Amino acid sequence: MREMTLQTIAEEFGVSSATVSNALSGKGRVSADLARRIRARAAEIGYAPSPPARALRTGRTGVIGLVLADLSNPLFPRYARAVDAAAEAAGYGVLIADSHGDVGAQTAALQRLVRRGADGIVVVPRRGTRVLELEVPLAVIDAPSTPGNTICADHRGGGAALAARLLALGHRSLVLVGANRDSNVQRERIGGMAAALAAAGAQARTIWLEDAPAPDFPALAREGATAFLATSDLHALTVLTALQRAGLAVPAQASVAGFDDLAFSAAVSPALTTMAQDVDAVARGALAALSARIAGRAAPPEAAVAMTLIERESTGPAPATPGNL
Amino acid sequence: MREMTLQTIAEEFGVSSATVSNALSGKGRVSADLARRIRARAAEIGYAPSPPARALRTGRTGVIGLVLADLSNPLFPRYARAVDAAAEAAGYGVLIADSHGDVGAQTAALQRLVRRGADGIVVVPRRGTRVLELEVPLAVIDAPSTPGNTICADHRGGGAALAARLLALGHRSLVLVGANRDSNVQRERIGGMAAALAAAGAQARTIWLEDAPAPDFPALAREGATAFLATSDLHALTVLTALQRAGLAVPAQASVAGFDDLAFSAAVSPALTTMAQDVDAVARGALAALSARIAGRAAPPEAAVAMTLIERESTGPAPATPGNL
DNA sequence: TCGACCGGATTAAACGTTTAACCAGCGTGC
DNA sequence: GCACGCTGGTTAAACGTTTAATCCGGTCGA
Repeated sequence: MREMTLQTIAEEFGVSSATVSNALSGKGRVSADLARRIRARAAEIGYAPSPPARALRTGRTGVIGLVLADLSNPLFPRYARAVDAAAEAAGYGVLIADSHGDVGAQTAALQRLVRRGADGIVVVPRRGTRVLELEVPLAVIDAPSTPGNTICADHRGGGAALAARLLALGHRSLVLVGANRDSNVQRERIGGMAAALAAAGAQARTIWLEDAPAPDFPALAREGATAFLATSDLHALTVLTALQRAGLAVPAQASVAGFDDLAFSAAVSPALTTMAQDVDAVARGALAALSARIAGRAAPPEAAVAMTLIERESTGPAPATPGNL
Repeated sequence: MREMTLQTIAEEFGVSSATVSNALSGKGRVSADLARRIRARAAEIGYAPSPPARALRTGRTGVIGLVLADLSNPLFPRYARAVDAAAEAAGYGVLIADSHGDVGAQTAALQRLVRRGADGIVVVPRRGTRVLELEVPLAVIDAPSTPGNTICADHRGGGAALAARLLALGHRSLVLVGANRDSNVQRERIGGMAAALAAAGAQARTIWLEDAPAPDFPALAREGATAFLATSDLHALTVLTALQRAGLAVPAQASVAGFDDLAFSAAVSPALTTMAQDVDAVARGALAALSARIAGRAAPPEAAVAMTLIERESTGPAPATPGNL
C-alpha cells in the first residue's frame, strides 16, 4: 500500500491539493458535492494526514506530554491509562516522560517534552513539589500550582467520609496512618479524617511512617484502638498483615481501611475497605483544562472530584470490648 | 526567547543554512574551524532542531510507541519507566497507547501509533495473544511472536531456581498457584517449578485460579502442603493473608513465595520472598532490538534475562511435622 | 599553460500540509 | 450595461530540515 497524500487524492479528482485539504477540513469553499465525494474517497483508502507535515505547518503537534514523577505512586498505571483514553478522545497522542528522582529530574523531563513538541503537559508531580510554569500549558494533578490548572480528587472530603463511616460503625478510638508529611494528598486525607473524628469527639492518633518505620500496630490495638485508617491501601495492607500475624482478627477485633483501591486490595483476605478516587474523571478534567488552554481559551473552573467508599470485609462494627484478646 | 532555527544561526555567521546543518551533523564539507564555531554557538543558544521538520524530511519521527496491553500486569509502571529510560538514552521519545481489553483494542492501539508516525513499537502484549506483524519494526516482551523480536525474562529458569531453593529448605509437598493458563509467562514459571520439583521427586500440585476462584489454602496446608509458590506476588499475597487469617504462621507452618517483587511485597508482614526480573535489562534488550531494526540492521541475538531470587521472611525451613496445628 | 581535482561553501528541491491571496465565471441589482 | 458580490475553485508561499547537485577559486600535475 503506497503512501497516501493530499496530492494523491487531488490527482484522482483532477483538483488541487488545497481543495482536498479544504474538503476534508471543511474550511475553505468547496462544493458540497465534491466535498462529500472527496471525504468518501479519503475514508475508503484510509487517508491520514502526515503528522509531521501538519505539525510543521501549524506549529502544533497534536501530542501532549505526561509526566509521571512519582513512580512509587501506585496509581501510575491507572493515570496513564485514563490520560491516554482522554487524550485519544480529544485527538491527542501521549508522550510519556518518567522522571523518577528529584525535582531536577522532573523539570528535565518537562523540558524533554517541550523540546519534542508537546502542545501541553499533564503532570502527576512528585509529592511535595511545586511545578514551575513553563512555555506550554500545564495541567497538574493533585498538587498545588498556579491556580486554574490543578485537578484534584476530593481527598479531604474522602477522608471525612471514610471517618464518618467508621464512626457510624461505633469506633471511638482510631489510628490514622500516613507515610509522608510533605505529600499534599496525604495531608489532606489525614486532615479530613482527623477533622471529622474530632468533630464527633472520637479519639484519633496520627502516625507518620517516615517518623516510625515499623510501628507496633498490634500493640496499639491491644491498647484500645479499634480501627486503623491509612492514607493508602499499601499501608493499610501493612497494618492488616501485621495484625493478622499477631493473631488479631480483622475486622472482629480491629477494622482496617485505606485509600485508592489498589490492585491487591480486593485480593487479600479479608478484602480491604477503601476510599477510591475516580481516576478517569480526574484525567478527563485534566485533559479538558489542558485542551482549553491549548486552544487559548480559559480553563473551565474545576471542582474536586468526589471519592467513593468501597466497603469490603476489613471493616466492621467496633468490638464490644476493644482490644481484648 | 525567540525560536531558533538553522536560518537564525546561518545569518549570524553569514553562511547558508545548509552549511549550518552540515556543521552540526558533521556530514557535508565544512571547514573544521567554522564547524567548531557553529557547534559552539548552537550549544550556547540551546538550539534544538524542529522534530516535525526533521521528521517531514527524513520520514523518521524519532519516536517509538509503547503498547501496554495488559493493565492488570502490575509491572506496567516499571516497564514504562524502563522503556522510557532506554528510549531516552537512544534518543527516542515514547508514545504510549494503552489498550485495555481485547485483542482488537490491542491492534487498534498499534495502528494509532503507526498513524502517529512511530518508528517502531515495543509491545507488552495481553497475555495469550500473538502480535501480528505490521509495517513498522516491533519488539515484543514476554510473548511469542515472529522469531528475533521477542525479549523475555527467563521465567522457566526463575521458576526452577525458586523451586530449588524451597527444596533446599526441605520442602517436599508444595502447591503451585497460577492464575491463567493462557499466559505464556505463567505457564513457563509453573513449568519451570514443576519440572525442578519433579526431578527432585517432590510432590507438587498445581492450582489455576481461573478454575477455582477461591481455593481453601489453609485446608491444603493442613493436608500436608508446606509451601505455596505463586506465579505472581499478587497471588502469593492472597495465599499469605488467607493462611494468616486462618491462624497459620508463615513461614513457621508454611512458606509462601511469588514472582516479580511488586510494590507491596516488602511491605507486608512477613515480607514476601519473590523471584524478581530485571525489568531494565529486558527493556534495554527490547530497545536494542528495536533500534537495530529501525536502522535496518538485523536484530542482535537475544538471550533470556536471568531472574534473581529475593529471599525475605515468608519462606523458611519446612516444618518438622507438616500441617500440624 | 591548461585541465583536473579538491576543499568549502551555496542552491535548490523536496517532504506534506495549511492558508492567505487571488481569479474566473455567473447571476443580480440598479 | 456595468460594477458588484458570490461560488468554487487555484496558486503560491510557508513551516525547518536534509541532501544531492552545483559552483567557485585555488593548487597541483603534466
